[in-house]
Formats: sequence, C-alpha cells, structure tokens
Amino acid sequence: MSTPHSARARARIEVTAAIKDEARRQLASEGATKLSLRAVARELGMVSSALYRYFPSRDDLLTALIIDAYDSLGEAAEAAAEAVADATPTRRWIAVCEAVRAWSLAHPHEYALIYGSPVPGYTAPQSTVPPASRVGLLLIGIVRDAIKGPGVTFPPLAPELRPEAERLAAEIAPDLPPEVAAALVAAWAQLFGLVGFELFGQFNRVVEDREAFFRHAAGQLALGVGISDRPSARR
Amino acid sequence: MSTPHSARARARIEVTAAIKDEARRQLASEGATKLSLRAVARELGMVSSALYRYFPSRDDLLTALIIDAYDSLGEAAEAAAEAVADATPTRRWIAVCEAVRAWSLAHPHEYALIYGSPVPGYTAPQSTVPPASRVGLLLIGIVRDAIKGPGVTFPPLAPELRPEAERLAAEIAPDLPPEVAAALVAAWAQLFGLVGFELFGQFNRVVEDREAFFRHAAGQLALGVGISDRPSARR
DNA sequence: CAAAAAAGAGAGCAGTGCTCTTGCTTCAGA
DNA sequence: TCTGAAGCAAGAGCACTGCTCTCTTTTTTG
Repeated sequence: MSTPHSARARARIEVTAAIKDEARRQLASEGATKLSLRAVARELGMVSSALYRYFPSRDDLLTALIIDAYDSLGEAAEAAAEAVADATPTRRWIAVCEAVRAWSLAHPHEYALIYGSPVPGYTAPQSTVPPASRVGLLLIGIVRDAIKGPGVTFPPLAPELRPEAERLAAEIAPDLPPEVAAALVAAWAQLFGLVGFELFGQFNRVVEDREAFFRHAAGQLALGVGISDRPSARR
Repeated sequence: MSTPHSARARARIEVTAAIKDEARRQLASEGATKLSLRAVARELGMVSSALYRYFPSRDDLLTALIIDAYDSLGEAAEAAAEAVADATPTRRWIAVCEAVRAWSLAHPHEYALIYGSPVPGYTAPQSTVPPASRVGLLLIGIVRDAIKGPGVTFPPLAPELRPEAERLAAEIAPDLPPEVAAALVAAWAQLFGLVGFELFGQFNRVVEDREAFFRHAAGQLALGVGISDRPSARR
C-alpha cells in the first residue's frame, strides 16, 4: 500500500511488473505452453537466472498470471454490472454474462489458463481463491436483488439435494434461499460451459449466430435461478 | 478393416498402438504438458527418432490421443444409454450425463485434453469432428424419443434467435423443432460446464455432495430441453 | 563504516522436439 | 528368384527449455 522506502524495493516491484507484463504478452500471443522464462528474460534484456530472484519457478509465474487473469475478468464483469446498475435484474444478469463472454473471446489464452486445464499442479494455490470468486459474488449480488420483490418463484429443488443446498447457501450466501443458491451455482458453472464451448471450437459448424445464441442462453440461465422482471422495485 | 497382408504392415499397426498406449499412460499419470516423445520411446525400448516414422510430430500424437479420448467418452456414454434403454427419457438423459461425469472424473487429463485448452494449434483438425459429436448425437436421440409423446411443452425461444434456431436444427437434427434443437445445444454445453467446474476444482469449498448436486442439475437440464416423464409411451 | 543482504552474470546440467545421415531389413516387380 | 526401391531403426547433432550453482557487484542496514 505505502510507497516503498528503499530504491531497491521500488525497483523490485517495477521489475516484477515488467516480467509479468512480458509474460502476459507471450501468453496472449502464443499460449501457456509456449511461455518461456528464457524468452521473457531475453526480451527484458536480463539473463534467465536473474529472473529466478523474482519468481522461484515457471509455475509461480503462471500462478501470478492466473490471479491477474481472474482479477481482469472480475473487473470487466463488475464494470459491466455497474454500467447497467439501474436496469432490471434480468438485464443486469445478461450484461454480466455477456461481459464474461466478451472478456473470454478477447483473452482466449488467459481464459484457457484459468478455466481450461489447470497447468500448475492439480489443485490451485490458496491465493487464487479470492480473485476466482469475483464473478460468482457478482452474480450472487444480482440474484439477491432480484428475489427481493414479491411474486418471485423459486426454482425447484430435489428433496435429496436439500441438505446440500442448505449447507451450500450457508457457505456462499446465507441470506439466499437454498433452492436459489443451488440453482445459482449450477448456472454459474453452466455459463462457463457455454463460453468455453464457443471459445474452444466446439460450436464450429453448429452454432452460427453466437451472439444471439449466447444472449438467449444467458436469459434462460437467469430464469433458471428464479430471476424475472415481473414487479421489480425499479423502473 | 481387412487383416494386413505384409508382416511389416502388421508390425506397423502394432507399434503404432504401443506408442499410443504408452503415450496414454503418460498422459493419464502426468498430464499433456509432461507427455514426452523421448520418454515414450525410451519406455518402448526404441530411440526417439524412430518414433517419428509413426507420428510426424508431437501434436500429431496428441491429436490421435484426442480422437481416442472422444471415442472412449462416446463409448462410455453410449453404453450407459443402452443399459437404461427401457427407462423414461428423463432417466436416460440423466444416465448419459452421469456417464459423462463418471468418465471425466476417471480420465481427468484426457478430459482436459479435449474440453480444456486445445493444445495443438488453435482449431481442431477435421478428423476430430466425428468422434467429438458422439455424445451430442446420443443426446439428440434421447430428446427425439422424448418429445414424441403428447403433451410435451417446448422450451421458449426468443424471437431474435428463431432464424438461427431453424438453421441450427436443419444442421444437426432436421426432425427436431427449432426451439428444442437450440435448447439442446445449450444444455450440451452447460453439461460440460458442470463437469469441468467440478473437475478443475472450481467447486472446492462450494459444492460438497457433488453426486447429488450433479444429478439434480442434470435433471434441470433435461427440463430445459423439454424432456418430461409425463405420458411416455413406455413404462 | 563494515557486515549482511539482495541482485545480476555466466557456466553448466539434464531434459526436450526435431532433423539428418548411415546402415539394415523387408517388400514388390521383372 | 534376384534386384531396385521403399520402410525402418539407430545415432549424432541442433536449438531450445527449466533450473542450479558459483562468483562478482551493488545496495541496505546495524
């Protein structure tokens, strides 16, 4: 937070940022598998061994990029939500979904890094958890507002799932009804299924007008969690 | 199809299979990034350059593994469908979804290879298209049977999406109503969103009873495409 | 001001994908 | 059945990778 006291400390964060920037450039243009520490160092005019003073391994660099990607996506989604803060819940939901899709199409390799195969290790480091939940929290907020009004119909919930749904609701959003919380988590995962399929070519020769298809699918997702524009407080 | 005439041709397909088997083993245990041509050759007692007589590059080997993975998944899904061929459409739909999930949990690295980040190039080779559509075709068949009965309610369709839905239906299943075809493609993508999120750790600290959660979500997907067990011809 | 900590430079190790050349084996046509 | 051609294995080698270790220089700190 505070400005660094020593010149060395300031240089350190500058060099760290430069490394991440160059690495992000290579990631965006060639993908995670082609990202090379040596190439990053070369481009920055330093020798490769010097880079290990800043990131102890390639995986650590990738982890840093993963966190940044989560933050970048979260920021884009939050900006989109704020831009339509006064609209109906359905519109706000769809706006966030479309922001996720737009960011993913613009940053395919970064998307692959965070929602495709997890490259480093098998379980993500704990430090990636908070940034990873920004989009989820955003969706929770929208649903929270949406179900405030009267006459909302909660999504159905299989009796076997009720205990899990209650536990889940208590975990992520205690003020949400269990059936809504469970449906929301499912919709959250399904949203990224739609985006991932488009991004990774699964829709080739199947879906043509992807913009319209996605908007419609996002609207259906909203219905699935109980969002509807019936008698909203606003507008 | 026919048995090979020359001894050399027979040896070739044997060695090719051995290479793929060993590569699949390494893929399953270490992941795609760690799969090494040299290690495969070493394990098979041959020198690495000899391997290039069978696969011209590492990406070609990976492509072969991708096709095999699609086929393996498709086979598992089809077997599950046949095992409940006499059940209601909803049960058959859920059985296929659960087979997809089970296969993916059992073969995480192969799943990552085909539905995670596409490693070779950016667009999948044409040869991967037919095996990739086996699960989709299976779902189409189930829905086709399901909507035969009377009293089925078609999913809603936004007017802007109607032309695309009609084109899409003509492409993948001309006998299906456009609204069903569009909803089916969306459900297809969403299914893999659910599976991918569980597999890649996105459900950590969120969903606990994943079995029950998935079954419920799969049932909701079935409802979304218009499948219901009301007055089915069977049972 | 001196000791300690941090940073950079370079060599080096083990590994990778891939190419090229050299022999040997198997096949197919006369 | 013999021979030229094609298929295949082996080895050396190139350019690259992640990473470690040592050595020197710079900066910070007690």
